[in-house]
Amino acid sequence: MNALPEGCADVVFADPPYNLQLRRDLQRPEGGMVAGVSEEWDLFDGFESYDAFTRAWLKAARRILKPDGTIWAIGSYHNVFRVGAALQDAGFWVLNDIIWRKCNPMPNFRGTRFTNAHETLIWAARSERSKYRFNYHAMKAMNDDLQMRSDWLIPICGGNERLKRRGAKAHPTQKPEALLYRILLACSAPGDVVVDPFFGTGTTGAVAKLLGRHWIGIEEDCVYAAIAEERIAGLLPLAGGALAVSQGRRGEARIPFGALVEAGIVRPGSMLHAPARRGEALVRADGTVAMGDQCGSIHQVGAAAMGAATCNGWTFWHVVEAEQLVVLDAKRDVYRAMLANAA
Amino acid sequence: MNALPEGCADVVFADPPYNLQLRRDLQRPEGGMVAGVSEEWDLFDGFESYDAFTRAWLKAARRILKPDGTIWAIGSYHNVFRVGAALQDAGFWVLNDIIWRKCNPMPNFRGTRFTNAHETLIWAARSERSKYRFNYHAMKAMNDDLQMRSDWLIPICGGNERLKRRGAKAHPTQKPEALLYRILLACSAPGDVVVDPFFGTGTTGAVAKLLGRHWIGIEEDCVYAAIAEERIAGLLPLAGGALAVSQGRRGEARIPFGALVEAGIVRPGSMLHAPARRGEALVRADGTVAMGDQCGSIHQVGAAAMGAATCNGWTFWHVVEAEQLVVLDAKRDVYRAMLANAA
DNA sequence: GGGAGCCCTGAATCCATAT
DNA sequence: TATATGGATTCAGGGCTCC
Repeated sequence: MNALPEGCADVVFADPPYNLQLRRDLQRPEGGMVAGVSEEWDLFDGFESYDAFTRAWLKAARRILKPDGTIWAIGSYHNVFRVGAALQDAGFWVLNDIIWRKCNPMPNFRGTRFTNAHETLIWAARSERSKYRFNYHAMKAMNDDLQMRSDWLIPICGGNERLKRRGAKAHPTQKPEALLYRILLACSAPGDVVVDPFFGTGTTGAVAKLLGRHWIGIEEDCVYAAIAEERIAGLLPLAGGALAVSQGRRGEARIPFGALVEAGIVRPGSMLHAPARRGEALVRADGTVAMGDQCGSIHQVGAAAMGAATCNGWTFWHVVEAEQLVVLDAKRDVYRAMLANAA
Repeated sequence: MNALPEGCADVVFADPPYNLQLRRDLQRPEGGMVAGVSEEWDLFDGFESYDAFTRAWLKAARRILKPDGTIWAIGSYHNVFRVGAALQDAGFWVLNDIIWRKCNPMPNFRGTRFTNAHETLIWAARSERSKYRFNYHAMKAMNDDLQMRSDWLIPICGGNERLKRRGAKAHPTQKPEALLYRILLACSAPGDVVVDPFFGTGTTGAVAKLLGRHWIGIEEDCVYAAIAEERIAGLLPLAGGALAVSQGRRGEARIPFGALVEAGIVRPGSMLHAPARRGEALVRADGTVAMGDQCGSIHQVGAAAMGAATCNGWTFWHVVEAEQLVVLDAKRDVYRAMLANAA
């Protein structure tokens, strides 16, 4: 990066090593092994060594950024606090932290933590005084005329998009093009220069070329670099007015019964009633219900009460309200309305 | 916090000041050329001062945590990188970063950035070696039998839940009870001690009391403290049965396979069958099994049959009953029921 | 051709206890 | 403290085969 001229970049996108610290191999419940990140480039002696590395590349990135340029950095809880703090210390001005929510993350196979279902991006201007570019209306249009939020739902990179070499993934941490697409559309213009100091297999370059942005990629691994060159060479940029976007919003959110309990709409300790006095069930703190020995979800216990294989607990169970039975599904509507309106 | 005894807390929940306004007020430039330098210096100084504050309360929190205790800290992009890095530097071991997604965030009125629609929580154990509590099954049950993810959709605190004083909100950053409900349900048990060093109007205490946890709140503002006391005094804890949450098998007594053989539930000389006809094994009198040359526990021989490093023999092997395959784990349940009836 | 079902895989700090 | 062993634990999506 130090070979580039000062102030040459409109945007820097950086996907640095995450400094993962895996203790041992991880086995899937069905017997297979998880292919983790064991590459040498992700090995550091400790936080001090990682921090020094981070400060060095941030300093170089800041030098090549135009005064009004912005930087993106992506990370996980292993490294993102170090990167974020170093970025602030270096004089960058944080504009947003963006959550990449994965709709299909790897589960937590051992049941020891919450499923790690997101990664964090930091978007920052070169300085507090930067007049940075934010294509507000493009983002709003892309989000069905609602302001684009700081949490983005995007699938992980797989299928045909995932680059392979001899049947195996070419790079352990290839990012989805949709992620870079939204980033470059948000904060750059056609003709801008985008620099990626951890180019890998070139997702940033591929999307930049597609969107008519110039790109510079830096990659020390020559195998990755060769794959990236080949990948990008085979692409054509979009024609002038073809930047069609508009991504529909997802369907109605699934509501777990536990969310109603948590929100106090159905209280733990209260009773659910089956129609025609066919039984009642105690609501427990975690959103399960208990009827005699039976204990489980509203659907499972409902099925047991009906003597059926399956049951829709939302329409089966009722709560008492003002001496009337009210079907649970009505309470779900209340919760949905709360999600939509409450303030 | 330093007045509390060492190792008294199972959980610490901390909602520290976010450092939002302070810097701007402190760094009015006096004039001319000095402004730029002065700003950068003040910027650095602002972070330094905030970091020192953060290190101090984290150190105090670590002292009062039990060795297996965990800490939660919540923040936004203004401060969370500082808090996260300081937390790691202090020896805490990050378990998850959790994204509180707000379904009703404040819009970005000037259209200059992405709508800031989330806050970040960090969940960390006191040390890497801590045997921390995570109520995996309760979280899974609460989420309709899917693993709880690291992104949580919860409304901001409003409506009747929002505490008011003379028509205005009593506290500028009151957290929703649903957030604390999920946190305390995830990582504590009834009777545990929860400490909140930035108690505010007492959301942590209110939910702790509801869920049958002991709580200690620290608040320097006596108006907030008075509001919190009044608020919590008016609450009733949930009754015992409602506090029960779903448990997994981890807590249950271990049953050796030999006990089933001994009890006649599985007969010596009978065969165990692997799924998809991947092999069968002979049950021997001492509770070991044999498959060809392989001989050992149900787990060891199962692993050999799978070609895997390890195997849960209880869920791998099946017995034939009425011309149906029945998983061995069901037989263990039969034995457990036998034990329970005998007692 | 279509649908059901099986297999594979993804940035993962992923066990507890007795000896 | 290191080693051995019991045994708990997974979601979504794409690609493929097979009927």
